[in-house]
Amino acid sequence: MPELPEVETTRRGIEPWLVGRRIERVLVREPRLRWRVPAGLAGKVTGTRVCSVARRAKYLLIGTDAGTLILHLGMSGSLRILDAATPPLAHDHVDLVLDSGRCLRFNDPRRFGCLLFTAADPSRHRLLANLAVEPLSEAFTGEALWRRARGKRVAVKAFIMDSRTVAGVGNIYASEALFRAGIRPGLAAGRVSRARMDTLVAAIRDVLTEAIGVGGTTLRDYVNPSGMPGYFRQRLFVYERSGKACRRCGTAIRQFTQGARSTYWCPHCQR
DNA sequence: ATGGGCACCTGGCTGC
DNA sequence: TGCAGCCAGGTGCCCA
Repeated sequence: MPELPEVETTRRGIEPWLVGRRIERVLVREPRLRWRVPAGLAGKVTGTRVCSVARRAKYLLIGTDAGTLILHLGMSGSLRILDAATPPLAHDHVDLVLDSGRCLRFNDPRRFGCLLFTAADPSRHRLLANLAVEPLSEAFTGEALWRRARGKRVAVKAFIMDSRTVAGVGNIYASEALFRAGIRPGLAAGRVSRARMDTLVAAIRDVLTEAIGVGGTTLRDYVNPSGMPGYFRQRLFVYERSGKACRRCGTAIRQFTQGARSTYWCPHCQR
């Protein structure tokens, strides 16, 4: 489900509804997410005011007077802004009830998401401390990527999906960026030339930026906080297009499995 | 250190 | 129609 563009779209959607509001109540209907929602979390943030809504990789960081809520949408999570009285549906696990009468509602059928709290600097939290650079930051460069790839035999697709390489590139956008860069996904990372790493960095940045611009990709169930889908699916060149004609050259798109994830690519456009 | 594979969980789709 | 099997946007962790 949500990759970086969908998380960023979610962040932008919830931010104006949250910042400056007081959290009146935290309603945990189902604490069994990827990690159990801490029993003390509600007590720590109830009565505090939200001062920021940030994103690091695919984590959303809701900053309050008392500390930071760390929220991940996993594979199937989504956040909605609703009237606090709206009856919950299946998999509506947590509500943050605001003093505006609205609530932030976290729905996650597969429960791969999480909701944690830290009173300390969130960048030091164990889930965030080892994340590499943001792909949309200046620090993400072809030079740095190339240097890190030296001697690595791991496939370049797995390499760019590794959060120690660059943070927040998921399965859809890894395939799409490699298509745009003309790089075969199974190529060993260490064999990608210095110049092609520049192309790859630009492709990752472009594909993420474009996807954010149209609200992300909805494949099945992703919706933004207003309940609307993202429209990047129409712009996918390879993802879930196995057997279809490449939109650039007409060759049939191929699919193979890499580390239990489907990879899509064009054997003519990508070398 | 590196690379590969699994687990966590539900739901939707396919094919028999 | 029923049901088993497979697949899905993430990622931390374990193992060789």
